[in-house]
Amino acid sequence: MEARHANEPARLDRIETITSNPGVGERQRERIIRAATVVFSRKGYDGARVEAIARKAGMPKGNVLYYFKSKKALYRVVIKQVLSLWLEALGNVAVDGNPEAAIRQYVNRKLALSRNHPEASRLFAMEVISGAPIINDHLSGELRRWVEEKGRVFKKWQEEGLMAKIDPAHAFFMIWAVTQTYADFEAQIQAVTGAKDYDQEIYSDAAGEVVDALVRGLGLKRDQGSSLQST
Amino acid sequence: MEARHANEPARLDRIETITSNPGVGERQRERIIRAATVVFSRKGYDGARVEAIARKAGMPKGNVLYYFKSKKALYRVVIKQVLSLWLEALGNVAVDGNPEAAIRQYVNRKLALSRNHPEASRLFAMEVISGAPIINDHLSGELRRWVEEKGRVFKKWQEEGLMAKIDPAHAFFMIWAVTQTYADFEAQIQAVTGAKDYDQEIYSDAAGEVVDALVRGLGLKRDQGSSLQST
DNA sequence: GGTAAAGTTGACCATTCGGTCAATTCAGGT
DNA sequence: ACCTGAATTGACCGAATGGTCAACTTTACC
Repeated sequence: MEARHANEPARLDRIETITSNPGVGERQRERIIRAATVVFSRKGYDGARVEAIARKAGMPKGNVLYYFKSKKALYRVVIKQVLSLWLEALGNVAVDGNPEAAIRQYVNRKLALSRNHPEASRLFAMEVISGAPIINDHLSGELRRWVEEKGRVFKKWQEEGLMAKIDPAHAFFMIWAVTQTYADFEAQIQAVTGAKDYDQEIYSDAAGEVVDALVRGLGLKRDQGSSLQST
Repeated sequence: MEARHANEPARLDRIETITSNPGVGERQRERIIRAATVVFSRKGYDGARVEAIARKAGMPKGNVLYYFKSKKALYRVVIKQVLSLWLEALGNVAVDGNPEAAIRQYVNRKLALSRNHPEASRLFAMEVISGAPIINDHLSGELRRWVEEKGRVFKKWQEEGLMAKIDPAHAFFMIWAVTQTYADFEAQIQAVTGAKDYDQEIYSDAAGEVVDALVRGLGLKRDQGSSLQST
């Protein structure tokens, strides 16, 4: 009657101290978050029903609201998790290597993210299309600074003639748009191509030709001065 | 008491015969559709409230349901209108001219569509992200055939060395992704760039550099044999 | 200006929603 | 075996939702 609605799972400290076993509560929490990600990504916040999330998680509605004190609290947790996925991928653009390899790596990583976490991508898209009511601060804060920082690298590349003269921010918008379209617009791409195994057919094509097209479009060239970089 | 809930406005035939005045009913219908497009595009079908649509249209809820017999019926009308916008822009890709000019024109037209009808773009995106429950048939029918047809032209260009060897369908996915991102992800782009006048600043940048980057990425070249084409 | 249909409105209804709660079961520690 | 708190569950509540309706006002035509 005490740990109810806590943000941390009950008795997590003790459990984590003694054993790495996830514990009943923590496992349930994760099931709920996974189910909620799917439902929120398809219906948006207002359209999602707590009942639907509970059903997908295989438990009664009351149980969902035992672990999360409200629908909104659950949404915040879910979207925070999605955001950290985004940032993870953003993390290292290897700015020290040659531009072409660096961006190629970044695009491939972003594409892999869409492939492995399509619901996360769709949820993010839903949020932004809805006007980003929850994550606006994050976008105009952390993300903006990140783009400015990486943008300076782009500028340098451009001055050295290693990259086409294009506003760095827009270069990112292009990359994000193209890579995320394979997750967000899956239904459309599936319908148009008639692919039998979406994951297999579509992403292998995209990883090849589309990444090339992006690199070409951004006019990226190899820096003859350097060799390879880590990660 | 007879014309209620008809799909056509009451007495439209007579009105249109005698005068070109839109008529009270028809004008109201359009106001509702415009308001509904905005609300649906932000909240999705399930998340949208009839009450919210009515408020935005400046009339009581009862009046909305006087013109459209249900929320679903209204949604179908709205999305049908959005679809015809899409198809209009798709309409003429000038296949007879030189590839570079043809695609440049198409991309610019698509970009203008995002600029002039961002809510329509977002509504379309919402539908697709939600799994395209309503427009799936259309995507796997009409749109698929359109892509196949234009794809043959791309193939020919590629054989003539006028376009990079890239699956034509994916070329379209790239173009759509990049052009629509400026409408769909407006909140993100606004936050990251901090643009004061989104429409002005963003689209003029995008129209220049990004269209160039797309054309370059698709490896499009001028066909030295032909000159200009219509529309 | 009379009339009949089109259009408007707020009250109303049944259902569904997010959220609460008391009762019960389960798991671990002693 | 017993106890304690975590976890589970379905019943329940008030608010909100999509949709209906009857009364009323406006409009167009004779």
